[in-house]
Amino acid sequence: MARIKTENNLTRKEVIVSKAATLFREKGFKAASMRDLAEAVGVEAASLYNHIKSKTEILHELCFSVANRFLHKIDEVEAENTSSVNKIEKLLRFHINEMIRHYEEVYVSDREWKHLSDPYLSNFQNQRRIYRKRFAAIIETGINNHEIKKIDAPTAVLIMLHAISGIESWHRSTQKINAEELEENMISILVGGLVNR
Amino acid sequence: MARIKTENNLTRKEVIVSKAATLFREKGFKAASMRDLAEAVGVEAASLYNHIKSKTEILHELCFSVANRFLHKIDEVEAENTSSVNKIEKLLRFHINEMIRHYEEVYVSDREWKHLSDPYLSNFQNQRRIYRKRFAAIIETGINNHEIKKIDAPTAVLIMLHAISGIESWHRSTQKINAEELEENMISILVGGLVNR
DNA sequence: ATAATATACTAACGAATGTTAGCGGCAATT
DNA sequence: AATTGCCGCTAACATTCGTTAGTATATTAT
Repeated sequence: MARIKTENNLTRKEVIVSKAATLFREKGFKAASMRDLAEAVGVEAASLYNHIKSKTEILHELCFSVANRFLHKIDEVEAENTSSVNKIEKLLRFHINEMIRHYEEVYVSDREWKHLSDPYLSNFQNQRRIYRKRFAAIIETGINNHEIKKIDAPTAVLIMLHAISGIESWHRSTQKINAEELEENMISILVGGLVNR
Repeated sequence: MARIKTENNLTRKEVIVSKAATLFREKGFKAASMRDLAEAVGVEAASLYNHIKSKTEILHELCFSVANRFLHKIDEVEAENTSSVNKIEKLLRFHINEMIRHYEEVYVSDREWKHLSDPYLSNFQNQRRIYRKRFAAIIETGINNHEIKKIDAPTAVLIMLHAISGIESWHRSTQKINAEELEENMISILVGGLVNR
Protein backbone atom coordinates (compact mmCIF):
# COMPACT_ATOMS: atom_id res chain seq x y z
CA MET A 1 0.00 0.00 0.00
CA ALA A 2 1.43 3.33 -1.07
CA ARG A 3 1.34 5.87 1.71
CA ILE A 4 1.61 9.54 1.04
CA LYS A 5 5.18 10.63 1.66
CA THR A 6 5.55 13.43 4.14
CA GLU A 7 8.77 15.39 4.19
CA ASN A 8 9.83 18.66 5.79
CA ASN A 9 7.34 18.37 8.64
CA LEU A 10 4.39 18.58 6.27
CA THR A 11 1.16 16.82 7.16
CA ARG A 12 -0.39 14.61 4.51
CA LYS A 13 -3.08 17.19 4.04
CA GLU A 14 -0.46 19.83 3.32
CA VAL A 15 1.16 17.56 0.78
CA ILE A 16 -2.17 17.19 -0.98
CA VAL A 17 -2.89 20.92 -0.94
CA SER A 18 0.56 21.66 -2.26
CA LYS A 19 0.27 19.20 -5.15
CA ALA A 20 -3.18 20.56 -5.83
CA ALA A 21 -1.76 24.06 -6.21
CA THR A 22 0.49 22.85 -9.00
CA LEU A 23 -2.31 20.97 -10.67
CA PHE A 24 -4.83 23.78 -10.40
CA ARG A 25 -2.34 26.16 -11.91
CA GLU A 26 -1.61 23.87 -14.82
CA LYS A 27 -5.13 22.87 -15.74
CA GLY A 28 -7.40 25.23 -13.85
CA PHE A 29 -9.54 24.27 -10.88
CA LYS A 30 -12.46 22.87 -12.85
CA ALA A 31 -10.39 20.95 -15.34
CA ALA A 32 -8.21 19.34 -12.69
CA SER A 33 -9.94 16.22 -11.44
CA MET A 34 -9.59 14.50 -8.11
CA ARG A 35 -8.25 11.51 -10.00
CA ASP A 36 -5.54 13.72 -11.52
CA LEU A 37 -4.68 14.95 -8.07
CA ALA A 38 -4.64 11.43 -6.68
CA GLU A 39 -2.19 10.38 -9.36
CA ALA A 40 0.06 13.35 -8.62
CA VAL A 41 0.01 12.41 -4.95
CA GLY A 42 0.54 8.71 -5.71
CA VAL A 43 -2.67 7.32 -4.30
CA GLU A 44 -6.23 6.44 -5.33
CA ALA A 45 -8.81 9.22 -5.58
CA ALA A 46 -10.96 8.00 -2.72
CA SER A 47 -7.98 7.97 -0.37
CA LEU A 48 -7.68 11.72 -0.57
CA TYR A 49 -10.89 12.01 1.41
CA ASN A 50 -9.15 10.65 4.50
CA HIS A 51 -7.37 14.01 4.64
CA ILE A 52 -9.62 16.59 3.03
CA LYS A 53 -13.35 17.25 3.13
CA SER A 54 -13.85 18.20 -0.50
CA LYS A 55 -12.19 19.54 -3.61
CA THR A 56 -13.46 22.99 -2.79
CA GLU A 57 -11.91 22.85 0.65
CA ILE A 58 -8.50 22.63 -1.01
CA LEU A 59 -9.28 25.82 -2.89
CA HIS A 60 -10.37 27.55 0.34
CA GLU A 61 -7.11 26.65 1.99
CA LEU A 62 -5.07 27.93 -0.91
CA CYS A 63 -6.97 31.17 -1.36
CA PHE A 64 -7.14 32.16 2.27
CA SER A 65 -3.58 31.27 3.17
CA VAL A 66 -2.43 33.56 0.38
CA ALA A 67 -4.88 36.30 1.28
CA ASN A 68 -3.81 36.21 4.92
CA ARG A 69 -0.18 36.65 4.08
CA PHE A 70 -0.97 39.82 2.12
CA LEU A 71 -3.21 41.18 4.85
CA HIS A 72 -0.53 40.69 7.47
CA LYS A 73 1.98 42.45 5.28
CA ILE A 74 -0.18 45.49 4.67
CA ASP A 75 -0.84 45.73 8.42
CA GLU A 76 2.89 45.84 8.94
CA VAL A 77 3.59 48.34 6.17
CA GLU A 78 0.82 50.74 7.16
CA ALA A 79 2.26 50.92 10.66
CA GLU A 80 5.67 52.00 9.44
CA ASN A 81 6.77 55.58 9.56
CA THR A 82 8.04 56.20 6.06
CA SER A 83 7.05 57.90 2.83
CA SER A 84 4.16 56.64 0.75
CA VAL A 85 6.46 55.73 -2.10
CA ASN A 86 8.53 53.66 0.27
CA LYS A 87 5.45 51.86 1.54
CA ILE A 88 4.31 51.12 -1.96
CA GLU A 89 7.72 49.86 -2.91
CA LYS A 90 7.72 47.55 0.09
CA LEU A 91 4.31 46.16 -0.79
CA LEU A 92 5.32 45.67 -4.38
CA ARG A 93 8.49 43.86 -3.43
CA PHE A 94 6.48 41.62 -1.18
CA HIS A 95 4.03 40.86 -3.98
CA ILE A 96 6.85 40.16 -6.38
CA ASN A 97 8.62 37.82 -3.98
CA GLU A 98 5.45 35.98 -3.10
CA MET A 99 4.82 35.50 -6.78
CA ILE A 100 8.35 34.29 -7.34
CA ARG A 101 8.55 31.92 -4.39
CA HIS A 102 4.99 30.78 -3.86
CA TYR A 103 4.09 30.95 -7.50
CA GLU A 104 1.61 28.10 -7.62
CA GLU A 105 -0.47 29.13 -4.65
CA VAL A 106 -0.55 32.82 -5.43
CA TYR A 107 -1.43 32.19 -9.02
CA VAL A 108 -4.25 29.82 -8.15
CA SER A 109 -5.60 32.17 -5.52
CA ASP A 110 -5.58 34.97 -8.10
CA ARG A 111 -7.22 33.12 -10.93
CA GLU A 112 -9.43 30.46 -9.45
CA TRP A 113 -11.16 32.15 -6.51
CA LYS A 114 -14.28 32.42 -8.62
CA HIS A 115 -14.89 28.75 -7.96
CA LEU A 116 -15.15 29.23 -4.23
CA SER A 117 -18.66 28.89 -2.92
CA ASP A 118 -20.44 31.06 -0.42
CA PRO A 119 -19.84 32.06 2.29
CA TYR A 120 -16.17 31.75 1.41
CA LEU A 121 -16.67 33.44 -1.92
CA SER A 122 -18.16 36.66 -0.53
CA ASN A 123 -15.63 36.59 2.24
CA PHE A 124 -12.74 36.39 -0.16
CA GLN A 125 -14.15 39.10 -2.39
CA ASN A 126 -14.54 41.38 0.61
CA GLN A 127 -10.98 40.85 1.76
CA ARG A 128 -9.76 41.54 -1.72
CA ARG A 129 -11.79 44.73 -2.02
CA ILE A 130 -10.61 45.97 1.34
CA TYR A 131 -6.99 45.19 0.57
CA ARG A 132 -7.16 47.20 -2.62
CA LYS A 133 -8.78 50.13 -0.86
CA ARG A 134 -6.01 50.19 1.73
CA PHE A 135 -3.43 50.05 -1.03
CA ALA A 136 -5.19 52.87 -2.84
CA ALA A 137 -5.28 54.92 0.37
CA ILE A 138 -1.49 54.79 0.59
CA ILE A 139 -1.28 56.09 -2.95
CA GLU A 140 -3.79 58.85 -2.18
CA THR A 141 -1.65 59.99 0.70
CA GLY A 142 1.34 60.07 -1.61
CA ILE A 143 -0.57 62.20 -4.09
CA ASN A 144 -1.54 64.69 -1.40
CA ASN A 145 2.13 64.81 -0.33
CA HIS A 146 3.13 65.52 -3.93
CA GLU A 147 5.34 62.45 -3.76
CA ILE A 148 3.17 60.86 -6.40
CA LYS A 149 1.75 62.41 -9.53
CA LYS A 150 -1.94 63.06 -9.87
CA ILE A 151 -3.47 59.84 -10.99
CA ASP A 152 -6.51 57.80 -10.13
CA ALA A 153 -5.38 55.71 -7.19
CA PRO A 154 -7.67 52.68 -7.76
CA THR A 155 -6.45 52.52 -11.35
CA ALA A 156 -2.86 52.57 -10.16
CA VAL A 157 -3.54 49.72 -7.75
CA LEU A 158 -5.17 47.70 -10.47
CA ILE A 159 -2.21 48.20 -12.76
CA MET A 160 0.33 47.22 -10.12
CA LEU A 161 -1.40 44.09 -8.93
CA HIS A 162 -2.11 42.80 -12.38
CA ALA A 163 1.34 43.66 -13.64
CA ILE A 164 2.80 41.49 -10.92
CA SER A 165 0.64 38.58 -11.87
CA GLY A 166 2.58 38.68 -15.14
CA ILE A 167 5.42 36.94 -13.32
CA GLU A 168 3.50 33.88 -14.35
CA SER A 169 4.94 34.35 -17.84
CA TRP A 170 8.42 34.83 -16.44
CA HIS A 171 8.17 31.52 -14.66
CA ARG A 172 7.28 29.71 -17.82
CA SER A 173 9.69 31.49 -20.12
CA THR A 174 12.77 29.63 -21.26
CA GLN A 175 15.19 32.52 -21.07
CA LYS A 176 14.61 33.92 -17.62
CA ILE A 177 16.54 36.79 -16.21
CA ASN A 178 17.27 36.03 -12.58
CA ALA A 179 14.83 36.80 -9.80
CA GLU A 180 16.71 39.83 -8.42
CA GLU A 181 16.89 41.45 -11.83
CA LEU A 182 13.23 40.76 -12.38
CA GLU A 183 12.37 42.43 -9.11
CA GLU A 184 14.47 45.50 -9.82
CA ASN A 185 13.09 45.88 -13.30
CA MET A 186 9.54 45.67 -12.12
CA ILE A 187 10.10 48.15 -9.32
CA SER A 188 11.83 50.53 -11.68
CA ILE A 189 8.98 50.52 -14.17
CA LEU A 190 6.10 50.49 -11.72
CA VAL A 191 7.43 52.98 -9.19
CA GLY A 192 8.89 55.07 -12.00
CA GLY A 193 5.41 55.38 -13.43
CA LEU A 194 4.02 56.81 -10.22
CA VAL A 195 6.48 59.33 -8.91
CA ASN A 196 6.41 63.02 -9.54
CA ARG A 197 9.35 64.49 -11.34
CA MET B 1 -40.38 26.77 -31.42
CA ALA B 2 -37.95 29.38 -30.21
CA ARG B 3 -35.59 30.49 -32.92
CA ILE B 4 -32.36 32.27 -32.15
CA LYS B 5 -32.88 36.00 -32.63
CA THR B 6 -30.44 37.58 -35.03
CA GLU B 7 -29.98 41.34 -34.96
CA ASN B 8 -27.41 43.72 -36.42
CA ASN B 9 -26.63 41.41 -39.34
CA LEU B 10 -25.23 38.76 -37.07
CA THR B 11 -25.46 35.14 -38.11
CA ARG B 12 -26.87 32.69 -35.58
CA LYS B 13 -23.40 31.29 -35.10
CA GLU B 14 -22.11 34.73 -34.22
CA VAL B 15 -24.89 35.18 -31.69
CA ILE B 16 -23.88 31.91 -30.05
CA VAL B 17 -20.19 32.79 -29.99
CA SER B 18 -20.96 36.18 -28.54
CA LYS B 19 -23.15 34.81 -25.76
CA ALA B 20 -20.49 32.20 -25.13
CA ALA B 21 -17.91 34.92 -24.58
CA THR B 22 -19.98 36.36 -21.77
CA LEU B 23 -20.58 32.97 -20.24
CA PHE B 24 -16.96 31.85 -20.51
CA ARG B 25 -15.85 35.05 -18.84
CA GLU B 26 -18.31 34.65 -15.99
CA LYS B 27 -17.79 31.00 -15.20
CA GLY B 28 -14.66 29.97 -17.07
CA PHE B 29 -14.59 27.72 -20.12
CA LYS B 30 -14.68 24.43 -18.29
CA ALA B 31 -17.35 25.44 -15.81
CA ALA B 32 -19.66 26.86 -18.47
CA SER B 33 -21.74 24.05 -19.90
CA MET B 34 -23.40 23.78 -23.27
CA ARG B 35 -26.70 23.67 -21.42
CA ASP B 36 -25.85 26.99 -19.75
CA LEU B 37 -25.02 28.42 -23.14
CA ALA B 38 -28.22 27.05 -24.65
CA GLU B 39 -30.24 28.73 -21.94
CA ALA B 40 -28.47 32.04 -22.51
CA VAL B 41 -29.24 31.75 -26.20
CA GLY B 42 -32.82 30.69 -25.56
CA VAL B 43 -32.73 27.24 -27.09
CA GLU B 44 -32.08 23.59 -26.22
CA ALA B 45 -28.48 22.40 -25.95
CA ALA B 46 -28.65 20.05 -28.90
CA SER B 47 -29.87 22.84 -31.15
CA LEU B 48 -26.58 24.67 -30.82
CA TYR B 49 -24.97 21.97 -32.90
CA ASN B 50 -26.84 23.09 -35.98
CA HIS B 51 -24.55 26.11 -35.92
CA ILE B 52 -21.28 25.07 -34.31
CA LYS B 53 -19.14 21.96 -34.48
CA SER B 54 -18.13 21.73 -30.85
CA LYS B 55 -17.67 23.66 -27.65
CA THR B 56 -13.97 23.96 -28.37
CA GLU B 57 -14.67 25.45 -31.77
CA ILE B 58 -16.30 28.40 -30.02
CA LEU B 59 -13.11 28.93 -28.04
CA HIS B 60 -11.03 28.78 -31.23
CA GLU B 61 -13.15 31.44 -32.83
CA LEU B 62 -12.88 33.71 -29.82
CA CYS B 63 -9.16 33.30 -29.30
CA PHE B 64 -8.11 33.68 -32.89
CA SER B 65 -10.35 36.59 -33.73
CA VAL B 66 -8.80 38.48 -30.83
CA ALA B 67 -5.27 37.39 -31.70
CA ASN B 68 -5.72 38.47 -35.30
CA ARG B 69 -6.82 41.95 -34.34
CA PHE B 70 -3.65 42.43 -32.31
CA LEU B 71 -1.44 41.05 -35.02
CA HIS B 72 -2.92 43.38 -37.60
CA LYS B 73 -2.39 46.30 -35.29
CA ILE B 74 1.25 45.56 -34.62
CA ASP B 75 1.83 45.20 -38.38
CA GLU B 76 0.41 48.66 -38.80
CA VAL B 77 2.36 50.22 -35.93
CA GLU B 78 5.70 48.70 -36.90
CA ALA B 79 5.36 50.21 -40.35
CA GLU B 80 4.92 53.72 -39.01
CA ASN B 81 7.74 56.18 -38.98
CA THR B 82 7.70 57.48 -35.43
CA SER B 83 9.55 57.14 -32.15
CA SER B 84 9.55 53.94 -30.19
CA VAL B 85 7.71 55.55 -27.33
CA ASN B 86 5.02 56.68 -29.72
CA LYS B 87 4.69 53.18 -31.13
CA ILE B 88 4.39 51.71 -27.68
CA GLU B 89 1.81 54.27 -26.70
CA LYS B 90 -0.22 53.44 -29.78
CA LEU B 91 -0.11 49.73 -29.03
CA LEU B 92 -1.07 50.31 -25.43
CA ARG B 93 -3.99 52.50 -26.38
CA PHE B 94 -5.16 49.82 -28.76
CA HIS B 95 -4.91 47.18 -26.05
CA ILE B 96 -6.76 49.39 -23.60
CA ASN B 97 -9.56 50.12 -26.04
CA GLU B 98 -9.91 46.51 -27.07
CA MET B 99 -10.18 45.60 -23.42
CA ILE B 100 -12.76 48.31 -22.82
CA ARG B 101 -14.91 47.62 -25.82
CA HIS B 102 -14.49 43.93 -26.50
CA TYR B 103 -14.05 43.03 -22.88
CA GLU B 104 -15.63 39.59 -22.93
CA GLU B 105 -13.76 38.25 -25.93
CA VAL B 106 -10.38 39.66 -25.01
CA TYR B 107 -10.69 38.46 -21.46
CA VAL B 108 -11.66 34.96 -22.50
CA SER B 109 -8.89 34.80 -25.07
CA ASP B 110 -6.42 35.88 -22.38
CA ARG B 111 -7.49 33.51 -19.65
CA GLU B 112 -8.97 30.45 -21.31
CA TRP B 113 -6.66 29.70 -24.23
CA LYS B 114 -5.16 26.88 -22.17
CA HIS B 115 -8.23 24.85 -22.99
CA LEU B 116 -7.61 24.95 -26.71
CA SER B 117 -6.45 21.65 -28.12
CA ASP B 118 -3.68 21.01 -30.58
CA PRO B 119 -2.93 22.09 -33.24
CA TYR B 120 -4.76 25.26 -32.26
CA LEU B 121 -3.10 25.38 -28.89
CA SER B 122 0.49 25.40 -30.18
CA ASN B 123 -0.55 27.78 -32.89
CA PHE B 124 -1.99 30.23 -30.44
CA GLN B 125 1.00 29.99 -28.13
CA ASN B 126 3.31 30.66 -31.05
CA GLN B 127 1.40 33.73 -32.15
CA ARG B 128 1.44 35.01 -28.61
CA ARG B 129 5.17 34.45 -28.23
CA ILE B 130 5.90 36.14 -31.51
CA TYR B 131 3.68 39.09 -30.68
CA ARG B 132 5.52 39.65 -27.43
CA LYS B 133 8.87 39.44 -29.13
CA ARG B 134 7.86 42.07 -31.65
CA PHE B 135 6.60 44.27 -28.84
CA ALA B 136 9.87 43.76 -26.96
CA ALA B 137 11.85 44.62 -30.09
CA ILE B 138 10.18 48.03 -30.24
CA ILE B 139 11.20 48.63 -26.65
CA GLU B 140 14.77 47.49 -27.36
CA THR B 141 15.00 50.01 -30.16
CA GLY B 142 13.80 52.68 -27.78
CA ILE B 143 16.46 51.72 -25.27
CA ASN B 144 19.20 51.94 -27.89
CA ASN B 145 17.81 55.37 -28.87
CA HIS B 146 17.98 56.47 -25.25
CA GLU B 147 14.28 57.23 -25.45
CA ILE B 148 13.65 54.50 -22.93
CA LYS B 149 15.58 53.73 -19.77
CA LYS B 150 17.70 50.61 -19.50
CA ILE B 151 15.32 47.87 -18.52
CA ASP B 152 14.74 44.29 -19.53
CA ALA B 153 12.43 44.58 -22.51
CA PRO B 154 10.60 41.25 -22.11
CA THR B 155 9.86 42.16 -18.50
CA ALA B 156 8.46 45.49 -19.60
CA VAL B 157 6.19 43.79 -22.12
CA LEU B 158 4.97 41.37 -19.54
CA ILE B 159 4.14 44.21 -17.15
CA MET B 160 2.27 46.21 -19.76
CA LEU B 161 0.16 43.40 -21.11
CA HIS B 162 -0.80 42.09 -17.72
CA ALA B 163 -1.47 45.54 -16.35
CA ILE B 164 -3.98 46.07 -19.10
CA SER B 165 -5.78 42.86 -18.32
CA GLY B 166 -6.56 44.56 -15.00
CA ILE B 167 -9.26 46.49 -16.83
CA GLU B 168 -11.30 43.44 -15.95
CA SER B 169 -11.54 44.82 -12.41
CA TRP B 170 -12.49 48.22 -13.70
CA HIS B 171 -15.38 46.72 -15.62
CA ARG B 172 -16.71 45.06 -12.53
CA SER B 173 -16.12 47.91 -10.11
CA THR B 174 -19.10 49.93 -8.98
CA GLN B 175 -17.45 53.33 -8.99
CA LYS B 176 -15.88 53.49 -12.39
CA ILE B 177 -14.01 56.48 -13.66
CA ASN B 178 -14.93 56.94 -17.29
CA ALA B 179 -13.17 55.14 -20.11
CA GLU B 180 -11.15 58.16 -21.32
CA GLU B 181 -9.83 58.86 -17.85
CA LEU B 182 -8.95 55.22 -17.42
CA GLU B 183 -7.02 55.24 -20.67
CA GLU B 184 -5.08 58.40 -19.79
CA ASN B 185 -4.24 57.16 -16.32
CA MET B 186 -2.96 53.88 -17.61
CA ILE B 187 -0.85 55.49 -20.30
CA SER B 188 0.55 57.98 -17.81
CA ILE B 189 1.65 55.28 -15.41
CA LEU B 190 2.86 52.74 -17.91
CA VAL B 191 4.65 55.05 -20.32
CA GLY B 192 5.91 57.14 -17.39
CA GLY B 193 7.59 54.04 -16.03
CA LEU B 194 9.52 53.48 -19.23
CA VAL B 195 10.84 56.81 -20.40
CA ASN B 196 14.24 58.23 -19.65
CA ARG B 197 14.34 61.44 -17.74
C1' DA C 1 -48.98 25.63 -53.18
C1' DT C 2 -45.10 22.78 -53.15
C1' DA C 3 -40.49 21.55 -52.48
C1' DA C 4 -36.26 22.25 -50.24
C1' DT C 5 -33.52 23.96 -46.73
C1' DA C 6 -32.58 25.59 -42.17
C1' DT C 7 -33.34 25.09 -37.59
C1' DA C 8 -35.44 23.45 -33.43
C1' DC C 9 -37.01 19.57 -30.62
C1' DT C 10 -36.88 15.04 -27.64
C1' DA C 11 -34.33 11.26 -26.22
C1' DA C 12 -30.50 9.10 -25.33
C1' DC C 13 -25.45 7.75 -25.38
C1' DG C 14 -20.99 6.93 -23.11
C1' DA C 15 -17.64 9.10 -20.51
C1' DA C 16 -16.08 11.68 -16.67
C1' DT C 17 -16.98 13.91 -12.40
C1' DG C 18 -17.00 14.39 -6.99
C1' DT C 19 -17.95 11.65 -3.36
C1' DT C 20 -19.41 7.73 -0.08
C1' DA C 21 -19.46 3.02 1.97
C1' DG C 22 -17.19 -0.65 3.58
C1' DC C 23 -13.22 -3.42 4.06
C1' DG C 24 -8.36 -4.52 5.08
C1' DG C 25 -3.79 -3.66 6.43
C1' DC C 26 -0.11 -0.93 8.65
C1' DA C 27 1.89 1.60 12.76
C1' DA C 28 2.04 3.11 17.19
C1' DT C 29 0.42 2.54 22.03
C1' DT C 30 -0.63 -0.28 25.79
C1' DA D 1 0.84 -9.73 21.87
C1' DA D 2 -3.33 -7.28 21.53
C1' DT D 3 -5.75 -3.08 20.54
C1' DT D 4 -6.71 1.17 18.50
C1' DG D 5 -6.72 4.61 15.08
C1' DC D 6 -4.87 6.01 10.79
C1' DC D 7 -4.88 5.43 6.01
C1' DG D 8 -5.24 3.25 1.63
C1' DC D 9 -7.95 0.14 -1.24
C1' DT D 10 -12.02 -1.47 -4.43
C1' DA D 11 -16.55 -0.72 -5.87
C1' DA D 12 -20.11 1.90 -6.68
C1' DC D 13 -23.31 5.95 -6.58
C1' DA D 14 -25.79 9.82 -8.67
C1' DT D 15 -24.84 13.82 -11.59
C1' DT D 16 -23.33 16.26 -15.13
C1' DC D 17 -20.95 16.58 -19.26
C1' DG D 18 -20.46 17.07 -24.63
C1' DT D 19 -22.47 15.20 -28.34
C1' DT D 20 -25.40 12.35 -31.80
C1' DA D 21 -29.59 10.39 -33.98
C1' DG D 22 -33.83 10.95 -35.52
C1' DT D 23 -37.88 13.71 -36.10
C1' DA D 24 -40.79 17.74 -36.44
C1' DT D 25 -41.54 22.49 -37.63
C1' DA D 26 -40.58 26.86 -39.56
C1' DT D 27 -38.68 29.64 -43.34
C1' DT D 28 -37.24 30.37 -48.04
C1' DA D 29 -37.18 29.37 -52.94
C1' DT D 30 -39.61 27.62 -56.91
